[in-house]
Amino acid sequence: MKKNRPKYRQIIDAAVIAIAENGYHHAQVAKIAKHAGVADGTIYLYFKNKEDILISLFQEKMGSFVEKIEEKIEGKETAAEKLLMMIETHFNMLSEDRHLAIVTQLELRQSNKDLRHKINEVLKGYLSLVEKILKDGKESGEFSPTLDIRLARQMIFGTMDETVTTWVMNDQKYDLTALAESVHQLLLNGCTARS
Amino acid sequence: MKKNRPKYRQIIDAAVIAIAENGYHHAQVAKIAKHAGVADGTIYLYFKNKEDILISLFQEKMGSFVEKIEEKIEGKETAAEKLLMMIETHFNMLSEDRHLAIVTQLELRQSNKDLRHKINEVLKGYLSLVEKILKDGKESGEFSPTLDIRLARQMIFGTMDETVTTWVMNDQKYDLTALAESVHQLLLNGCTARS
Amino acid sequence: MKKNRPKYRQIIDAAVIAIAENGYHHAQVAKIAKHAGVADGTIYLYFKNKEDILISLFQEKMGSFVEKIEEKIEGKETAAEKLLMMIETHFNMLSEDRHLAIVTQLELRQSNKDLRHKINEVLKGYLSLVEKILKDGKESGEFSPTLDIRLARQMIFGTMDETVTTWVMNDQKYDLTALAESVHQLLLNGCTARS
Amino acid sequence: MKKNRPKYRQIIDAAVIAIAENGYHHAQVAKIAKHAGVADGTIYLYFKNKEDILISLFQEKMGSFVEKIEEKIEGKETAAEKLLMMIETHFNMLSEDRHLAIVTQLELRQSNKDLRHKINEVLKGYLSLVEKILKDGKESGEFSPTLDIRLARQMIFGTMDETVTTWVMNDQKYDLTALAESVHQLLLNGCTARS
DNA sequence: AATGAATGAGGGTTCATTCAT
DNA sequence: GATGAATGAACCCTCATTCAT
Repeated sequence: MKKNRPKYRQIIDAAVIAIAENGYHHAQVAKIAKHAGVADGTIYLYFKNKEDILISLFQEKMGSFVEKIEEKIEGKETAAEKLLMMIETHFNMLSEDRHLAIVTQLELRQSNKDLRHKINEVLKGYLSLVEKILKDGKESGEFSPTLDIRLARQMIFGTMDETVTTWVMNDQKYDLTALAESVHQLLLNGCTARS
Repeated sequence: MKKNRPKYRQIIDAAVIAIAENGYHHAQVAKIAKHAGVADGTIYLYFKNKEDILISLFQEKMGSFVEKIEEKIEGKETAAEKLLMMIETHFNMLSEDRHLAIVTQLELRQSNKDLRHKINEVLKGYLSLVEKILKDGKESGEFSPTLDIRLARQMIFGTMDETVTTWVMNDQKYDLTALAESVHQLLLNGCTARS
Repeated sequence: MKKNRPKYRQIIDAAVIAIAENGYHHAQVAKIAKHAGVADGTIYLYFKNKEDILISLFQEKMGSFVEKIEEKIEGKETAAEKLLMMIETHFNMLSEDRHLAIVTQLELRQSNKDLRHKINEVLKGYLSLVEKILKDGKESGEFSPTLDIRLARQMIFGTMDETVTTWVMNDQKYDLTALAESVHQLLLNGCTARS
Repeated sequence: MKKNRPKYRQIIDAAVIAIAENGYHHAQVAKIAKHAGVADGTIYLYFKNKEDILISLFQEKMGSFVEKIEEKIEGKETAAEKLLMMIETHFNMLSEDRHLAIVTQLELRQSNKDLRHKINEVLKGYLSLVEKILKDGKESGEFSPTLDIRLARQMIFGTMDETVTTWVMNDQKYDLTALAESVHQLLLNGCTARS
């Protein structure tokens, strides 16, 4: 299996750095190859084409993203706690990998529609996770029984995304993780049933 | 003034269509010119370069966007009503111009970082409007006195954006405007003070 | 006659300045028109095309060049004196019109082969003048009876040209006219019969 | 080293032919590539851009030019003999490469001022060679002790250049090398001390 | 498996010239 | 005669991908 050979990850990590440093459109395959310490042609032994690098990049990174979050929220009792943990973990992981944050929030969005549809496929795993939390909260009575799961998911995801993007566009110069609790409060308010 | 001559708008409208149909990266200047019914060179009598078309496009469309919303919410009393009207108008305007929706939600985001920073400048007008509503609501007591205006604005904007993008990615096959009220309710919940 | 209307010369003088300031390839017709204070289209009422401006420019300037030199050498007795006067006048006229010097020595040579052939046609008047002096000197016994008129003309013209070009390439920062006498002495040596 | 790979010279030789045949401004990179039997993009593996081809062309050709002349005059005793050998070799080498003659005398002069300044840098090697001969001749007493080296160099260079250019403009239809001796006599006269 | 030299398609922009007013 | 808005042909260079070694 190609994915288990060391060069596979080398190339993906090189791609993250190359894109973060040069921008999506200036991250030529040659530059990625140089960063990875392999020849240009070697890239094509591991990936079908350039797009495939990006999709794989997203899959790998988002995969571990979701796994990590799932781990973290496992022990939590309430939906509210799970939501908080998700937001905190999400913010925290991107805070700790500046390059990845730039790539996911800014650069990868410059890809064309096709690629973005594929990226969305990958995102579905994350979205399901969010919807799972919402469903749990609804069932437990924490959230409003009339809560529209899809809309709420869009609110949660859209808010987190906008918050992270704003932070990246401001050159990551403030503490993103510190915002987690406030964002959580806002979103919780949105989902909670009124007395 | 160039902006008042008919070809200026012709070209911008042609750009919207060309980008929506072909995607940002395949909307060649030649295609835009053909759509506008002018020669390639004519484009450069009205715009400095291709990027300038896109920035102008965004300014023109977003400008009338904000104006329209301002008009609409003028008569409204409460912040909640203003918020609802804003969401409805936002959703409605994009519903009525399918091409523009594709361009703003998908294609224009493929532009490079520089262009996106310029687009963000234009967006600030809209963001101010949102913050104005939030401030009003806070002062009138409708919203929580501890509401973080910036975070709330990111929630509102992020949620609307995510909702519209999801709709566009689903080929605009359901009624976006119909979602306005539910989205409003969610966001209002998020902002409102608890008893 | 077009050549007698004021705009004809206006445009030619504008061309000299535009070319000297911007270089041959950046002296667009539009720039020449602006310098001349006329509309782009007006140029084409006086000249067939851009090349025609340049040929006419050369004809006008070189014409008065040759006339002036002819006047100056008329009173001179010996071929040597005529040669000196020619060199002095040549150097002096280009010293006094910095723009024209740049245009004739550097910029106009960037024209294509066709244009240069036409320019050469114009130059023939000057070359005849040189050959006339040489013939006179040969007949009077000042110059060697075996002197090859054509080669001697090429030496004289080539030397003057190289001297002026070197001066222009050095930003005209020394006194060109002061070199006339030394150049004259060199060339005279070349042409004079040995005892 | 790129300069030693065969395609480097292939491309330069192709450029000489393409420029001689089509003129400087119509010698598109595509045409040069076709002549060289390589793909357009290959050009850019060996040269930074089109201008770089031209500068390299001049350097290569002028370099071997100067080397050849240096070799040839090495054995010569007197400055007069060296001068003759230089003129003969200069005329002969351009006679034997019709394309190169067209390119150096006509086409390359159409380049812009920047390129011409770079070409002049390359020419300095040749000019030094001429000045060396002049200095030797002055010291040995062959040339006038009052000879202005720079002016004499301009005469020699200007005369040779004008002679070759006239020959090229006349479609190389007479024997250039046959003129060497007469030109030499003229120039020698110019430099020699009078009794 | 790995290399890296070679490929060649594709597009933004300039500017001489025209022509309706 | 004069205008100047409009035209559209022409070209350098980049970079993802291939394939002989």
